[in-house]
Amino acid sequence: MRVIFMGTPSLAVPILRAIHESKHEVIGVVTQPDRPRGRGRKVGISPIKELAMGLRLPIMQPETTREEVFIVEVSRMSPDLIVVAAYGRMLTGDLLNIPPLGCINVHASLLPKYRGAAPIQWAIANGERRTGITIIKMDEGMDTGDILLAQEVEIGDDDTAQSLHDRLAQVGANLIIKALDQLNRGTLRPIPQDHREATYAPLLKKEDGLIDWSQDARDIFNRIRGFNPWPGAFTYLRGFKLKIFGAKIIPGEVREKAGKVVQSGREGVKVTTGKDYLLIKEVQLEGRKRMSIREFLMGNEIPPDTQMG
RNA sequence: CGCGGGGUGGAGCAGUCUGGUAGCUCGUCGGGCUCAUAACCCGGAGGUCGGUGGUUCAAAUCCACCCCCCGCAA
Repeated sequence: MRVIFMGTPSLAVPILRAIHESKHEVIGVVTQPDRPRGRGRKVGISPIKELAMGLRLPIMQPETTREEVFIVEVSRMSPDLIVVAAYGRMLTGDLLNIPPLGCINVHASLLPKYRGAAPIQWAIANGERRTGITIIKMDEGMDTGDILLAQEVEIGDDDTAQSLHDRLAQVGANLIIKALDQLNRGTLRPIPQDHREATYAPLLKKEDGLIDWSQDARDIFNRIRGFNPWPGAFTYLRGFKLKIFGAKIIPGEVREKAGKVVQSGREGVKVTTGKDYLLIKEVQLEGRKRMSIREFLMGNEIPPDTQMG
């Protein structure tokens, strides 16, 4: 099949690579325009663009998918199918109607749960024990199309958004190949989503990472994992922003005010929460590098009674 | 030209304002103590102080430019 691939971040990379290495032909890659981002104002290139350049695939970067020239260009390429993976924008009807086999989307959750931009992070932050990859036939809604294939993935206690992301990307790569083959043979049966069951995973904002120490240690722990590595769950230490990347739940009855350091040592910094204690294991103070709490304590003090937040 | 913090033995930091023998915690190596230890005691090695140029009798420290890391903003 002649496939146009649309995607932007690293999650999409293994998926594009898999299609490229399959018997199907990637005739074009669409990704978000290069935009100034990060410190300085350097122009960033999306991971997908980087891969596409390496594979010498034709690249398109329309400002919006509504653009006349873009629609015309895609039509002229006459793709059988468009595969979308974390492209970053919704597709309009004009584009959806071009390929005879339609457009399919690889989404990193078990739809209809966690529709939206940050399904991996919110699944962990909300304490889910399982999530997955769903491949849907796209329509004009946000992740609302009929389900073609889905595969479940377990979430472990030591998973972070990063580790889960990597695993899901791999599962997505395998599943898209399966979907392409079955689509080719016409054996896929679309199943409508149960829209009443839908939940949403909005784009992460930095302030979503602010730790509320009055929550249970378990909830804080989940948020830390879900926001690792980006944008990072954080609190404040003596007025400075302190991101927390690693922690552990220490069961125990709490009597003191939430967010208070009760113990500080080699193993970590033990802090009170709404329920149980949280042992902080890995941190990053603003202006400093990310490091283990052990290293941090060699040059900084966090004595007992210190109030976080 | 976006704003701000930082780069000092292997790690994390102090010292920079007020130039003049480079310090602390840890690690590491050797020895000792101990049933034993991530504990304790004794001793040692290890640093062109991010780079380049300048000021000075003398620069980690003052000045200029550059590189890299981090927070904010986008």
